[in-house]
Formats: sequence, structure tokens, C-alpha cells
Amino acid sequence: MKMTEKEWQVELGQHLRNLRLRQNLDQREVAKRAPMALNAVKNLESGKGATVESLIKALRVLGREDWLDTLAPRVSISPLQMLKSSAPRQRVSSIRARSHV
Amino acid sequence: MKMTEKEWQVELGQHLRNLRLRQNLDQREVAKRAPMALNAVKNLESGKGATVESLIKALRVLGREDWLDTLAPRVSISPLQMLKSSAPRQRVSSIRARSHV
DNA sequence: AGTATATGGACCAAAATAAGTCTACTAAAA
DNA sequence: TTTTAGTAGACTTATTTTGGTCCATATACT
Repeated sequence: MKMTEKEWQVELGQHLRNLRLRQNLDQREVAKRAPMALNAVKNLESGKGATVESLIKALRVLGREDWLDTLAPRVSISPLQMLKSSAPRQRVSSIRARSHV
Repeated sequence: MKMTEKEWQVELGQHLRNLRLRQNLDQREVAKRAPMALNAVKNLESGKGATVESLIKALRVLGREDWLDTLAPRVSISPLQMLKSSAPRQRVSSIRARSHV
């Protein structure tokens, strides 16, 4: 069962809505504190399309901006590996990247 | 030190870029697999403004859609409390909600 | 129970912004 | 040095934001 982008958007909106209800805030109050338009909050929660900026504004009001940082790639390399690769890649290496050729 | 929305957007973009580089994909490949415009990928990673839809598309390509669900509010109520409040709220309760009055 | 209230959803139009498609240009990697 | 991933800009199309109004119904009150 794989979800479509829109289904994920709806799911994300429901999470935001739950967070808001938990703090007993109405949509107007969130919009006011963001600040952003009331309709933007509605779009966000109903999953009808929103910008990343709106998402972040809402997260800030709900006190969950820190969630954004949890996307950071989990460190899976051993400390010994760190000695080898000193500088992080800034570009992909060519061979495998050219899967579009 | 509190970050602005734009700074958060940049930070989020960097996380996405790191995830991409870890998989040795270039922006074109991500755009192709999403599918989305190359410009949308660039906007996302540079934090210059993007839609939630673009964010989700990129996350899917990078295999991190599950991250979206980690926003779900952590359950902090005791099992005893669950017996009391049966149905989840669909709206805020009135008194505290009217902070704008 | 029935009633009043106001939250949240569904619309609309205009302004703002992002997506999509292109062409150089820059700089990191080979 | 050569190759090429990533950036920057211009431009058109598509979508979102903003700011309204209307209204169904969950919630609160009598």
C-alpha cells in the first residue's frame, strides 16, 4: 500500500491539525500568530496544497520547528570511517550519477 | 538564537541535499524520478521557496516519506485518561480558544 | 432535550509565488 | 586541463496566498 503525494499531504495536514487541537488553538489563532492567512492554515491542514514556508510558520506556532532537523541523515558510518573521508561530498561522483545518460 | 522561517527553509534544504548526496544522486536524477522540474529541486535544496508537494515528492525519491509521520503528536496521556475522553476533538473547546477576544 | 454560537469547510477573485522550460556561467571532480 | 554537477537568470504557466462571504454542524448552554 503506497500512498500518493496527495495522500501524504492530507496525512501531514492531519498531524498539524492534531498538534493544534492538542494546544486548544483554533485556525484563526494559528494564522494570527504565524502570521499567515487563515486560508493558508486551512489549505495546510486539509492537504489542499501549501508552501514549505507555510508549513514552517505553522510548525513554529505549534512549537515543533525542531522536527525539521530530525530529517538530518542518520549517521551510519563508524567513527573509524570518518578518518578516511574527511570532507563531505558536495557533488555526486560521476559514474553512478549518470543514470540518465 | 531563534531562526527565521527562511533559515529553517535553508536548513531543511541542506538536509535534503545531504540525503541526496548520500545516495549519490544528482539533482537531475531526483527531478526525473519524482517526477518534478529540476528547478523545483533546486528551489527546495537552496531554500528559495517550494511547495509541500515538491517536498513530499523529493522525500519519496530519497526514501524518507516515513519522516512525515514522525510529526504525529507524541501520546502523553495516561491509559486511564483514555477511558474518560472517548471521542477525539474535532474543534477546539471554546473558553481557551477565544484568546483573540 | 432543544437552541445558540462560532469553528472549520467550501466557495470566489486578485495578487503573490512556485513550477516548468530554457540558456549561459561557475566551480568541483576526474 | 577536461568534464560536468550545480548555480543563476529570464520567461511563461500553474498554483498558492490573501481577503472576502456563506453555511453546515460540533460544541456549549439553557
